[in-house]
Amino acid sequence: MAQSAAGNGKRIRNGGSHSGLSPVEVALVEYFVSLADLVGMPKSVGEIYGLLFSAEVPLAMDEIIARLGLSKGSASQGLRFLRDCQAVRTVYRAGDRRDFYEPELGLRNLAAGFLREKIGPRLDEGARKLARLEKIVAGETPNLRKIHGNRIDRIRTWQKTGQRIIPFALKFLKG
Amino acid sequence: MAQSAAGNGKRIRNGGSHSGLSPVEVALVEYFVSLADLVGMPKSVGEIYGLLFSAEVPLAMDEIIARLGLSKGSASQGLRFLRDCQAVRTVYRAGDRRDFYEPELGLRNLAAGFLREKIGPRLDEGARKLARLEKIVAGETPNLRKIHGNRIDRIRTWQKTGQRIIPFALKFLKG
DNA sequence: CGCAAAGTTCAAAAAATATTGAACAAAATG
DNA sequence: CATTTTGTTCAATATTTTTTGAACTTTGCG
Repeated sequence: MAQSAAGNGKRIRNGGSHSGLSPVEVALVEYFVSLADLVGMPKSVGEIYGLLFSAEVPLAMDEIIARLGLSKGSASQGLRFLRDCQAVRTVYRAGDRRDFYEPELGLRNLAAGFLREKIGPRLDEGARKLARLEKIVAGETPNLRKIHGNRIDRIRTWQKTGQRIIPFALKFLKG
Repeated sequence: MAQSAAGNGKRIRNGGSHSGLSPVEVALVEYFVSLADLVGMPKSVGEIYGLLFSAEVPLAMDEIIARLGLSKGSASQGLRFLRDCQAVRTVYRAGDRRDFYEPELGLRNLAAGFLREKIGPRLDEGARKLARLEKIVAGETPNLRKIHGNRIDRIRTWQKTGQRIIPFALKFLKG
């Protein structure tokens, strides 16, 4: 079985939730779990990425399930999300039907994927909401229109600044 | 009563959840609710900021409660958070014991407060976790230390980049 | 001081979110 | 093409987060 090839460090085999992980793996998984929480992703996504990050070789889904002790469903969904963000890549192994996963390590690529998948759609939704807002204001009396237009201009300025900052920040990452 | 002075636009008085708000106010509140959600804050915080943003005059907590239909508890906690972030300011009104609130409109200040209150503590926690991780790795055999040290260096690089990007981004906002 | 208005706190309830696992689908194997 | 392995989906469940509201504290006022 391929699993044994992935071993690094001595394992803990206790009744806890991270049984089968070495202390370093536990600490790395914890690190990424708190990072996942920071950016509003489920714990399981952080666990999976953390495990892949600490592994020396690509891992298959069933190995991830076994080592983290999570369900098939969570693993499948978590890996899908990470794939969508290009935070992990699949690696093919001759003579093994399973997909093996390895982590993307470049901060720029990680950030770009996250922005595209998680932030982008929200900004689009915000832009739509703003457009609707402008329509409502346009239908008001000139008096009210003046008052509300002011506030809406403010938001539009924010939106523009935000849009300018994102590609800029991405260029900054890695360089 | 001060409440009537805050009026702008015609009101909707239906059985819905935003009764007492004009269409523009409803749309603005919705906008900020989705923004709040994007940055991982409770809906009520978005509602409160949205209402203050759309109001022409500072509002007191009981007015906010009445117009948004939320509880004292939520209003109190939400306002506290917004105050902590300096996303709202209190304004004093002669002959009225209540605190009146007005929104901060500068994107830079809003972002700075949010980073300080919400992001900063998390980054500190991340730094502590990383330090713990380094300690664990330092206690390993030279062989393992080399393998794991590599991954940890990677995170440290990320952390440094992140720390550099924040003040930079803040300078970018408004200028 | 004693009272009333304003605001806070926090345990319990409600709402939102994540996880599970069994049923399902797809794909390789023999 | 039947079988087995791999992976997905989604309704039910568990967990976490948010909201509520009643009890409490604080503050200003006569």
